[in-house]
Amino acid sequence: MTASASAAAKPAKAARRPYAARVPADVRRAQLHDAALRIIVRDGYDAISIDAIAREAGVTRPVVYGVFEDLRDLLGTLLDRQQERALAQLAEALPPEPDLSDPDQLVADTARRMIETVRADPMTWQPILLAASSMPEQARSRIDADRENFLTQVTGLIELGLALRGGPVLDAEVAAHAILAILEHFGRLLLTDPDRFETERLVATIAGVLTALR
Amino acid sequence: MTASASAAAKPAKAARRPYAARVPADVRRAQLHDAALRIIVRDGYDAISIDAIAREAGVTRPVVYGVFEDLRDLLGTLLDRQQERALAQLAEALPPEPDLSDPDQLVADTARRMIETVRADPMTWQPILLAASSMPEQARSRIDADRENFLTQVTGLIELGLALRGGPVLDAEVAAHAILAILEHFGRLLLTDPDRFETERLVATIAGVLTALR
DNA sequence: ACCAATTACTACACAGGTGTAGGAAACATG
DNA sequence: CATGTTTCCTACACCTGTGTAGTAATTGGT
Repeated sequence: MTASASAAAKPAKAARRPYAARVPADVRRAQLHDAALRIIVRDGYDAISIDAIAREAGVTRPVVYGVFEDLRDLLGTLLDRQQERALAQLAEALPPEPDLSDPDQLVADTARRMIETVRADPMTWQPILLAASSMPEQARSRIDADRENFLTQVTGLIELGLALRGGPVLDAEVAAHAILAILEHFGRLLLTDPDRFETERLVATIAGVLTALR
Repeated sequence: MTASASAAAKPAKAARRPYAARVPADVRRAQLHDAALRIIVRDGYDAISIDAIAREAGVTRPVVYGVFEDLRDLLGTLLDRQQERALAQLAEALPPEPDLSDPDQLVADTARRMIETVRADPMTWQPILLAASSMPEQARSRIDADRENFLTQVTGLIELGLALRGGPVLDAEVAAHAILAILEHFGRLLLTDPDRFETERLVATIAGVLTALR
């Protein structure tokens, strides 16, 4: 009451918000994608809203609507970007020309590269590995499709391995599910508690299981 | 406009809602718990709200507030109930006095009982196995604690198995994580697609992996 | 230094959820 | 059948998020 100056009625006038830096549309898109990803990683899928993203990026909602249709559009395009990144990283971790002469070494090396991949870019992998039912349907179906695809590849590799050793003493499809479950679980461990297990402990276990299955 | 009767202004008068059956408080609590569980199973954790639960149970919100503090209270007590059920079922599936003379058989039998357990009561297991980050913090931490506990038991069993076979050629803790990951993943498979894999295929794979690790 | 185009902000109407006060119906009991 | 108690409903005020119109600031080109 004792405070400031001239104006009679209005309480403080609600000082106009400082303008955020003016930025061309495509840069803004990337910024908003980044903001959304930070929210997902920090607070989970539930916390996403146009409002929250705008706040995180330091702008107002109309700015978001100027660049995206709606939340669905924003998340869809974010998924495109993250899917691309993830698949690229995965492709790099998988061996281009598997050296079948030493399967043990091959498995260990591949596992090691995958673990390092996740460690190196948690922002990309957390929304994929620590997601589940919460995430919007669009995300879930995309990730499921990629997972299914990867699963098929693994099944093929296992069948190949079994063939090299003789008759199929094991159910390749189920085994592939098991392997994938272990990989994903280890990925989650890396994300929630990176220091708990050293890479080599995880690698050794994966190698052990696969050796046993051969 | 051409329609009904006497009253001049009011459009249809919004006929009073028929009374839901009058029910004592403790029965209502159980009904609302059931309604909440149905919503979680059918639509996921995101879909829960006092409003949705009241609708699902065929009553109005004040009825819910008459019996629970708020959503946190409702979910917390629901968790108590479901946790109790799940742990009881799990205890029943685990062997009371493990017959160590035939470990292969023991593992297979235990795995089979666990699979049947999940098949028999999906309403209980789905919220536990298909949950992840979406669910409210209270739920996550409780389930995590139980999982951790179970993990410790499995680690102990593996160490026991390793000891019986001689030196520890394997990392028991990491192996326990791997086993648990497989179990949970198989549980999810059972819930999302019960007919895809027969029980014995899953049992055989689990037995195979564990045999290999022995 | 000005002007026009671009970009950001304020303010609004609307939708859906929370939590509560107060009235209305059903039920038990005499 | 009258009455008190329990249980349920309606109606409201409030909060948070959506999407849009209209206005104001910034900036690049001349």
